[in-house]
Amino acid sequence: MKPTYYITTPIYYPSDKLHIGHSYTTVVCDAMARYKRMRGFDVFYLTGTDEHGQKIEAKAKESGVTPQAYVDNILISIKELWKTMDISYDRFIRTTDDYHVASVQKIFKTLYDKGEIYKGAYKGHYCKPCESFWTESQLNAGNCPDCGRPVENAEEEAYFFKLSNYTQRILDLYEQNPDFLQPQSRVNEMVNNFLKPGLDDLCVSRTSFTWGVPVTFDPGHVVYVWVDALSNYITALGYENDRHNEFNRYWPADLHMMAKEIIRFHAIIWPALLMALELPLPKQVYGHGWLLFDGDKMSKSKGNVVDPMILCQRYGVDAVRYFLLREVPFGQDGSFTNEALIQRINADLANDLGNLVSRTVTMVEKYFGGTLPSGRIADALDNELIEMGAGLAAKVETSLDQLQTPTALSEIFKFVSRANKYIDETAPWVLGKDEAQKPRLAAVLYNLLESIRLAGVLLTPFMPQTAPKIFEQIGAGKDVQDWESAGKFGLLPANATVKRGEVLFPRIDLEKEMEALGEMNAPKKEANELKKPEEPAKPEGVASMIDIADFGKVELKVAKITECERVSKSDKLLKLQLDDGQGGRQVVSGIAQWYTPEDLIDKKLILVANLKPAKLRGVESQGMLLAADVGDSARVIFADDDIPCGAKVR
RNA sequence: CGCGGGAUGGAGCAGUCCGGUAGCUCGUCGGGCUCAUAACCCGAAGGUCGGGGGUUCAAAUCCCCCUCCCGCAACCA
Repeated sequence: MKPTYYITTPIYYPSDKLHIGHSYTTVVCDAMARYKRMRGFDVFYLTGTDEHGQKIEAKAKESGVTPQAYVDNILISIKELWKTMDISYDRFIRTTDDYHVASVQKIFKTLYDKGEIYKGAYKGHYCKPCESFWTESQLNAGNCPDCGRPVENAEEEAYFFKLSNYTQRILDLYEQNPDFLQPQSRVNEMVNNFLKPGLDDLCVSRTSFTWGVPVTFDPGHVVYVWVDALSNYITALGYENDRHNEFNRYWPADLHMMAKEIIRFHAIIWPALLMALELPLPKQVYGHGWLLFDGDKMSKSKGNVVDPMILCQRYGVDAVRYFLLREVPFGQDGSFTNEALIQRINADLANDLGNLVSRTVTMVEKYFGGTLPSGRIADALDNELIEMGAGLAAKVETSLDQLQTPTALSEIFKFVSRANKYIDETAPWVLGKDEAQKPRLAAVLYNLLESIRLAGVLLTPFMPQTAPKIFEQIGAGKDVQDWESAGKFGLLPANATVKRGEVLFPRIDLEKEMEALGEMNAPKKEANELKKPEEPAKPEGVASMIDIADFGKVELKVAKITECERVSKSDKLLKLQLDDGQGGRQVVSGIAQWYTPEDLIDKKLILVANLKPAKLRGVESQGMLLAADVGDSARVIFADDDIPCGAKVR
């Protein structure tokens, strides 16, 4: 019987379309799944969506649809993305799937019956109009952070999981099983931040919203989303349900892969839940780094979200997959920029790999009409290439067994480079001029075709669409495409016939492409200055040039500070009441470190009057005041006292 | 002292655990080649390894102090 390999991505939260970070996790898992399948494992690759929770409920309400309709809609784009990116998952679970819901209900009940979950009281502050519970630290001056009205102390019935009982067992788990949580640095984080202080019991039910899995034995309660979500890893296999039947075959999971921000749930809560259920624990939880965009975490609010669908359409799926698997040092943060992506595509895929295939196939056609003769003469020049090729598979395996896709790819491309160099060393175009050298030429070209075949086989898990194209061009049949066949140099049949095909990876003109991208994104970017405008000579120290129309969008007015107070529990914010000549408004500004209310009262300043209102620390801010950065501090720009309030500044 | 990550030629990184010629990719410059996607191959320039102190025959690497950057911690609009 084949050994099994069960690998999972997190289930994603479909509150919005997915970004390149989600693609990253999913592509890494996909490459591993494909690799393991090629190695002969019985692989089960699971992904899905985590569809419950307050945020989805709220989002749906905003859009005026039911939560189910809302997630159904997002689901379409997610499945489309995975289809485009050639993600070979074996199952896609949605936490709204009926079998999952039923399983979670059983799990919750089981834990309750075992005494692992108990009914207690959740103490907090309640705001009646908002129907919301708040913790001490969330309050704003003792008031509701949402509406500002007073809150009352309240207790609410809730269910708790006895997580506190598991502190020592989790510590032991890390100790006895150093591979359980990787990379190692995450272990320290968990131990220092959560385990050493001791775990608290975890509140695992909610009554403040309804979009979740109902607790069967207590109407009004829904199961905490993380308990719901984490369970997917076993319900998808058929745990506590009849829909599926693979639990015994695949559990425990070999690898739960995820980005670093959610390892706490996977490395502490999840094993504790499994311990409580008396189930085996997953073999490994891996928290990979983030794809940073210009050094920042991707997030909707920063406007730096990269749409993987667009990248795939522009550059091809395999190019994007290659970039993700190659460029990001696994386990650490990596950065995404369009330049880096394009340069990677050009340097590795177009110049090295694509061009190698192209020049080799061309020569076989040109000198031998597409099929090499069997008479070949070897030379000492060939040894290095052949040796390297023969040892390549083992190196790739070593890297991949440690999940190091960048290292694996780098090994393969070192070999591709070596093959390019081999062409220079052997100078086939010289051999081609001399009829007597034909057998030698045939040997050279055979070695090249064989090298390409090896690279193609080993690249299959990473670039599932490109590999077949390569095989077709070099005439490699099915029997020399499997992983096994990459372990030996010289398996390509002597009479293989090449067939020149389309260019595998067209070279991209970096400059033109960046321009095109700039235009494409221009409308979106004006608000969040995603792209720094290039060239046009700009004065030193000025961020970028705008035209007068851009400036005209900003409405500046003189306003007088009538009241001013600190925002409670904030050491940086001041709340200002301003007379803007139109009835006044409230602005919150982060200048409390440098100004006291007394400094400011009755002074006049310049207000950005048409800034979108926002809440800072729960306090509404209807604009922004101008201040200058002076070293580390900020100095407000005051206006002369004789300028009337509401005067326009331009 | 909140937690964590980081600082190495123009850019991005490896090397740091287990001290001993500072390496890779891209870019730049020069050369070669013409089979190929203006691709390929060779060579060169370019680094006081964030700063200071210490240990040592010897420090990017070990010890101490400091500076700066970036996440996170529901506080700079």
